[in-house]
Amino acid sequence: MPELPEVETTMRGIKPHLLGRKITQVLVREPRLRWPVPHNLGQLATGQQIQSVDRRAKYLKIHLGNGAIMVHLGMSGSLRIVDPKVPVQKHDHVDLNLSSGLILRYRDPRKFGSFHWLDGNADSHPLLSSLGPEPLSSDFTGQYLFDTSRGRKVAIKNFLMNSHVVAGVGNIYANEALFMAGIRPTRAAGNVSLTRYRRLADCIKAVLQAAIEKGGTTLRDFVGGTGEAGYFAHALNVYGRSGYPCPVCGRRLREIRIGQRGSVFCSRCQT
DNA sequence: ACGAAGCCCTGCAAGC
DNA sequence: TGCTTGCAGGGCTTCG
Repeated sequence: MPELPEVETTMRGIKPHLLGRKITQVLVREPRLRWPVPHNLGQLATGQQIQSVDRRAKYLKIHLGNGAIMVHLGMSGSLRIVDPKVPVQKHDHVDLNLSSGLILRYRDPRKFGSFHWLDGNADSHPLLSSLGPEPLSSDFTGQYLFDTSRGRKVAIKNFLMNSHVVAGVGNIYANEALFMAGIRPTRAAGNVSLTRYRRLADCIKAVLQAAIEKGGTTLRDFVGGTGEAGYFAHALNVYGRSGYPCPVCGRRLREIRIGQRGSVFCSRCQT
């Protein structure tokens, strides 16, 4: 499940293969993703040179001369640079052929991902315009979380996973950051002190940054190979570890459902 | 404005 | 062994 670190790592991995190349052909085998792939994507993108590649939340943006292609990986999507000799497999929904002769290939078994076309003013797109700050940016602070959360009764874990509050913090890293900060995921967002929010903001940044650094090694092979993304499972303290001992105090980690998402925490360390 | 539930989809695991 | 069922999950959309 690509979380922000995987998207960032994907972006860094494919970027050198994209910059300065032209898109020579767009092949959409399956347009029925989370939203339909724009029918005129090929018409818009073919012949255009790639100017830059960046990320906003978990959206990857490929900027062309006349607009940008925006991709979301959903929870099972991947983008890989492949040689044309690599056979197309099931769930390979979109190919962007590049002037280098290589292909940027999108695969997504569960089709939760999406392709969008952004015209000139990219950030005015409705999916981008209402996003909260990037968690790794200086705009994202404990003070910001404190101010934004006043009067909110929602569980802090859901609060963190709300993209209007902060962009791109998914289930895994919400669990991990709350554990690291010692905050129980069910606690009302409006009932967390500024001191604890400062610590939480630091923990979110730390856990994302660490995963990006690990992702740099786990996901290094973007050309050929299997391209399988590691889930950084070895680095996780609580996610997927329900029933196992807390790495800090040894008590059995508990799992509950918050907002239909699995939430794992230590009932001793997290208050 | 806020919060909770619904929905899209497939692979995998568990149950019969 | 082979089927059926349930579940997971990002995050936008809809409903209350």
